[in-house]
Amino acid sequence: MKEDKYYYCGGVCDMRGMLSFLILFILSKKTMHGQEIAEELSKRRGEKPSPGTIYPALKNLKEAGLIKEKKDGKTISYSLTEEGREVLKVAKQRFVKIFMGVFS
Amino acid sequence: MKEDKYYYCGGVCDMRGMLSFLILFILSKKTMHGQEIAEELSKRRGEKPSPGTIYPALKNLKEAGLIKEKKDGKTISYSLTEEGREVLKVAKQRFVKIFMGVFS
DNA sequence: TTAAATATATCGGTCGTCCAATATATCAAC
DNA sequence: GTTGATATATTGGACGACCGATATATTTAA
Repeated sequence: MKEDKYYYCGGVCDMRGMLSFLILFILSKKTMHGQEIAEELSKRRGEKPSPGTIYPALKNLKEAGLIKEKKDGKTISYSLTEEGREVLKVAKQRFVKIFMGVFS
Repeated sequence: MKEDKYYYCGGVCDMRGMLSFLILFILSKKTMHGQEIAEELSKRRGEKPSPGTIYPALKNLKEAGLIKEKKDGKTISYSLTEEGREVLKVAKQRFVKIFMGVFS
């Protein structure tokens, strides 16, 4: 886990980490595997992210201890850890504050 | 102006450009100079962005034709161009779609 | 049992975001 | 007019986000 608990969406003062934040949010609704996440991102953004986008992000989140894997054949199911849930909670509050007024 | 009109918040499929998007949004509410923008960002994010963050972003937005400057002594007032307003409109729609459900 | 499709994964390169440090220009105060 | 505060600006280094290409493993189809 990275030092800063509030790293995602973003750091203390950071616009970086929005993809990780979004993935965390998506996974909080439902356990998914990589391709399902890519599909959900595709619906939201209008274009499917390439493997080179999605898998490194999942790797980082896993190494940060925010998501966990469950392998089943060729697919790997991702879900939030307890820490991931806590981090997401704080990150959402940050997100709303930062983008206040944009979704009006 | 960059090729892709929908570049900010972000590109067609991009989480990069969130800072530029936020600056665009802030400037759409009120003409401000650099330090005022930094102050507003500070309120939202909890920490004041450094000059190395804010000024390159403003430079990019200007070069993209989305904001214009008006120099007055040591301060420079920034405001949206007509194109900036159009781009922001589309970007906001994109933003809401991408982050649907986060601000619930 | 090959072949094709699906899921996961890495690499190289580009760009946006970020800070700390540094630099320059303007303005106010005395 | 020097001093100090304020506003603008650049540089260097780090890292997240992104694609296209490529690679590997597993499953399904033929």
